[in-house]
Amino acid sequence: MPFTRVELVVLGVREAKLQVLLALREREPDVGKWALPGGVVRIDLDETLEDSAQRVSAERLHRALPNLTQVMTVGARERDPRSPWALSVVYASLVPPAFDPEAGKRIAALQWRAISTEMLGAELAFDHAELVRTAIDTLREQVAALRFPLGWLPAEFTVPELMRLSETILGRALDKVTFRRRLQAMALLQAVEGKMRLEGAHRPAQVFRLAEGDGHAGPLTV
Amino acid sequence: MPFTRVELVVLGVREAKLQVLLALREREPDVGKWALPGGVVRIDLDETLEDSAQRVSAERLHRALPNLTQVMTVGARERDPRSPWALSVVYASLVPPAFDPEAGKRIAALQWRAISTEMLGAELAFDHAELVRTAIDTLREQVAALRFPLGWLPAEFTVPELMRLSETILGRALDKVTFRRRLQAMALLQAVEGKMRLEGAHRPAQVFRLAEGDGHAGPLTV
DNA sequence: TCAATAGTGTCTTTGAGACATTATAGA
DNA sequence: TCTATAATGTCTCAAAGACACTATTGA
Repeated sequence: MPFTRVELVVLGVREAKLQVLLALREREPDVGKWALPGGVVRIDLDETLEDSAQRVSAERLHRALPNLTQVMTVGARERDPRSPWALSVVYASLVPPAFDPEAGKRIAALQWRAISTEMLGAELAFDHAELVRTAIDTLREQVAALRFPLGWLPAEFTVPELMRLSETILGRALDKVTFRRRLQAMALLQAVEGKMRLEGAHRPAQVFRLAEGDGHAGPLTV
Repeated sequence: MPFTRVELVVLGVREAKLQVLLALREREPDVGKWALPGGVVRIDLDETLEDSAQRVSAERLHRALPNLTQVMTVGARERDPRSPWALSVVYASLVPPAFDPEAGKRIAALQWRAISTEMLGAELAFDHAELVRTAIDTLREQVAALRFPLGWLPAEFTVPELMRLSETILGRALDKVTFRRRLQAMALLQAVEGKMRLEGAHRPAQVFRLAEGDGHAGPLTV
């Protein structure tokens, strides 16, 4: 049976940029290189694969991850020097701004790093650059379709806040009329009556929360 | 390390219905039940996960699968009675009408079965109904976006043929003007000059092949 | 000429983008 | 009053759907 791991692509928006959480490797192989936090699937400890991802997150980051999304699974000979044949299930999570993990087991340091072509070019250990790329594609598809990763959203937020976050993730400007129209059409939001948010010398914004029944369309039935 | 398998969701259009290829189990557990063909990942034989899927297909079906698409990975305790903890990577493939596999190793019989809510309800072994459902959702997304699984398409075909297949897969009628307009916009097809296909007492259809450069848009760059 | 399907023309509807306008706060 | 951002009105444009019409075959 292959050496089986989960790898975590923890994404967040910091300083108005989409960033990924990287771990400085403390052990061979690739000591001193930056890699995704990850760990081995423990069939004695984990009930499900997603539990593996959460346990690994607890060990490495001392945090639970909201809204885990399975991105892909890679498996091949000589992917990872620790084993002749390694399989990794990749999970992504978009975490809120306040998410500040502590470096845990086997990790010399943690660092948020802005996504860029150069950063993904050649710096990361193993095949992790490719995993990050795919995770971002998956996240962008979700955000473009207004299927926001729940659990990432704070309980209460304003439309401009949601739009700025979307713009950062998608890497392009959005039109506010269109954005509001689409939100309206999906009946995704519910205004918190009478509650406004002030953020400067200008008109305050209406505060919303997710609508009951979550508004997310289910998959097609057969 | 978990007991690691690949499961194959082989889909085809037969008798104008979307069907899935099921295998009658010859061994415990679930003898006599229908299940997806699948097999164990062999790190001594397989270079990559996709190679595992092709080897399993060769062993079980005596056929190679075109256009393998990874659908999802499931892993949990007590998913599969053969092992305390089982992980399965699910691959889907849409095969051409002429694809007629032979029952191979560990398989008493193979059968094409039309997709239906009842069929997916309770008949299949293990958690395979859920895997089929997800594979179909993935396939439908591809076809709805006109990202046809290549390799499934015969070298030459007509627009009405392509549209009928799409309708069968999506389970709904399509508008032919819209369908042609979208194909045109994607520059997906190339007419085979002067070649027509006759299929009855009516106007013959223009024969097409896939355009050079395949027309499929690449993923976003970071 | 008729039936059947391939292929096109075109009107309507819908959703997205662009851009102007109004609303509401603090300075 | 001025500036900044929230929120809305509305024009335009593009894609999709609806439906009629023409084209081409065999019977």
